[in-house]
Amino acid sequence: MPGDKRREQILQSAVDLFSKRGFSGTTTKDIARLSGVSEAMVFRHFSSKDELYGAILEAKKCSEALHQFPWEGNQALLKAIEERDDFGVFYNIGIQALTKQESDIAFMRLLFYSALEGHELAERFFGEYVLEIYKFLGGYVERRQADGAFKRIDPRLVVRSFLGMLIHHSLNNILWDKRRLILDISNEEAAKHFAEMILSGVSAERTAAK
Amino acid sequence: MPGDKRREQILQSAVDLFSKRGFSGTTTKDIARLSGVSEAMVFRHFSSKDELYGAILEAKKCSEALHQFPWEGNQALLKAIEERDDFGVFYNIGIQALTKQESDIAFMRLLFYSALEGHELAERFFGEYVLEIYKFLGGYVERRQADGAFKRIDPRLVVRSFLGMLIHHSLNNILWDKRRLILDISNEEAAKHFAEMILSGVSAERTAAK
DNA sequence: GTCTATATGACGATAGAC
DNA sequence: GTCTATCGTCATATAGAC
Repeated sequence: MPGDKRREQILQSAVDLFSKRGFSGTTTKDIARLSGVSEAMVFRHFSSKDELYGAILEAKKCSEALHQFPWEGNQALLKAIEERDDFGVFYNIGIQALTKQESDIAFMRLLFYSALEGHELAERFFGEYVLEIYKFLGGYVERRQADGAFKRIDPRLVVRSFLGMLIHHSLNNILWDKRRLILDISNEEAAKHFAEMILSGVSAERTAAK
Repeated sequence: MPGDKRREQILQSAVDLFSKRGFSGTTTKDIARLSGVSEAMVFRHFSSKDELYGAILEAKKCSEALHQFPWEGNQALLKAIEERDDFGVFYNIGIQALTKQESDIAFMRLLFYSALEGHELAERFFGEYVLEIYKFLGGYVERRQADGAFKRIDPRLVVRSFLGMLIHHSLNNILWDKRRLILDISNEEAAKHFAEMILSGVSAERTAAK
């Protein structure tokens, strides 16, 4: 097998295992076995276990996850923002977030491990992704407050509430309630509910959002 | 030092280290050093590292965290429930949760590690604690729906939204935004905001909760 | 109860043959 | 590019002296 392809394969095995068992819970032997090669091959492609972790950060998958913001290439969302369709804005961000999180559980777990273990991924995710979300969505809330459409609540608190619902819901599905014992609903239903909940909390009008 | 006290001391060191670095990221040597004893002492009190983890589950601290529900001994909350003071109910649960989570960061981290690593603590926490919260708070929501005071939304979705805000806020403070770069507010402010947000989302009246 | 010393194996990493 | 064999170190766990 050519070097590039093998390298990719080992990297993928490492992502799988690090996301399942964490960095210190994964051995280079495990990674080699899952890749179907000997341990020596792992160290031929990556000079150390740490470098292997570093390579994951640079890998296509992580870079994408870190830089593909909800609003990029999301026509429905951009349209909603332009038209000041508040429900559309929150609903589309919600759907996008829940779908993404559901489709890449390995990345989510990697992210949580890295936050606990104090690895670089968590820091980068926070600085490059989360902060941007606060800026973007918080900015939208500010604009709607200037329009007189939203109540004058700290926009950051609005964003925190909304992200809280989304992330906690995913976290539940990924970590605790994998078999959906408590609640088994579609991402669409969840996003709809969360968006409505936020809107009735921030809307200046007396009638709650429908 | 007497056996009981030493045992307690080693257990505490283990909690500290497991919560900081996870199970596989912590060595028995680390635990011994932090306890100020030799490694042999650790194995005198606990026959294996696994048993040490098991003992943590049985320890006073974890049992308390697993069985001290927000409504036990919380007069303000019980009074609010009796009086159907909706804001009081959500606000007091919020304060209680945020305060507890802030005061026992080690337990929170242990809980997250255990969820990722698939240890028993996470399962027990979910089955013995989280489910009870859903029953209790969901039950209150149902009662208020019967009163005609709350909209007919799935109570579990209401609870999920509220817990989402609370847990995500704590998680942010513990894991990502330790220096409170995005948002630095008191637990009281946060609980007040989250309670108001939920209430305006579920209230049947046309005027949002103040 | 506490230690030093040590057994046994796992883990990260390398050497060298093919 | 791939392997087997191996090295040094660290980790869990034990033996036995004090």
